[in-house]
Amino acid sequence: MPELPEVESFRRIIEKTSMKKVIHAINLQAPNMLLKTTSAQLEKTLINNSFESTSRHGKFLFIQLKANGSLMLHFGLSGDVEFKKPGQDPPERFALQFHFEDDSSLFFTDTRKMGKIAIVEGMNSFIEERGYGPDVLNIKKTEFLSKAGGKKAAIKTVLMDQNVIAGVGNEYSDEILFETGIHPASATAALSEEQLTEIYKTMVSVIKESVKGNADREKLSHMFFLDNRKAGLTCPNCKSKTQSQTIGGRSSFFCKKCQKLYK
DNA sequence: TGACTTGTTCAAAT
DNA sequence: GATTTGAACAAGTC
Repeated sequence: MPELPEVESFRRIIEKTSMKKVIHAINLQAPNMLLKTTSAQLEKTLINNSFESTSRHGKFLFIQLKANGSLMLHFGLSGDVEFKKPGQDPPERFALQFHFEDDSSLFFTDTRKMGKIAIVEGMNSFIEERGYGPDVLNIKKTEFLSKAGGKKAAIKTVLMDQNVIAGVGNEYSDEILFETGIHPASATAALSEEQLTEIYKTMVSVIKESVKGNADREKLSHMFFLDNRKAGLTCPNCKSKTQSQTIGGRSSFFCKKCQKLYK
């Protein structure tokens, strides 16, 4: 799933392949993914325009355009980015194609079509308007403690709440809590400041390492719960079986023996 | 065949 | 009123 590290790797692909080229045409195959933008507006804004710079906040990617604001992309559950040189076959299915002056193309693919596309004024105003919390890679310890501490909800739910911190999703939240040794269903308010600090540190290091490894799952295979999302697996620490439970409406995996439940 | 999965939003409940 | 929980969304997998 595209969580922060995946979105960051998409940003790098775009940065490396698609900047400052005039967009000759676009091909929108999934108009229902548009957010407060019409397909006519999208076309009018993008054609003859170009990508000036990229930025990211949590799981949201922004491409500042040479003129008329920024393009916002959200990858939903199955979004991806593919760049094709002139002559290379396009992907079988895609949501949006940017066709550049040199005949290369950038594709935004999304089989489940739950991503979002919009023309926005800029990243900062978009984030502020929607009230998203600071990006995982920018949040300070004190800010995390004051925003998360004292909440009644499960710690996993709080970590995934984009209004608290932007960028952590279901998969990374399980990994962070496994490495911290805290049960995902623990009430946040029941955790001490030391425990929240530990979660904060682990969260930052797990996300940083994944970003560094370009979200490449092979390089991150030592992160036990990232790829092994199943119950009944053998915990690498205590050799007991992993458990699953629905927390905050999302399936969670954990080791009951290594991760203590605080209520 | 149909239950399940995912992130986000919005509505309902506490 | 503020906070928390849950359904809905799309479409593919098992």
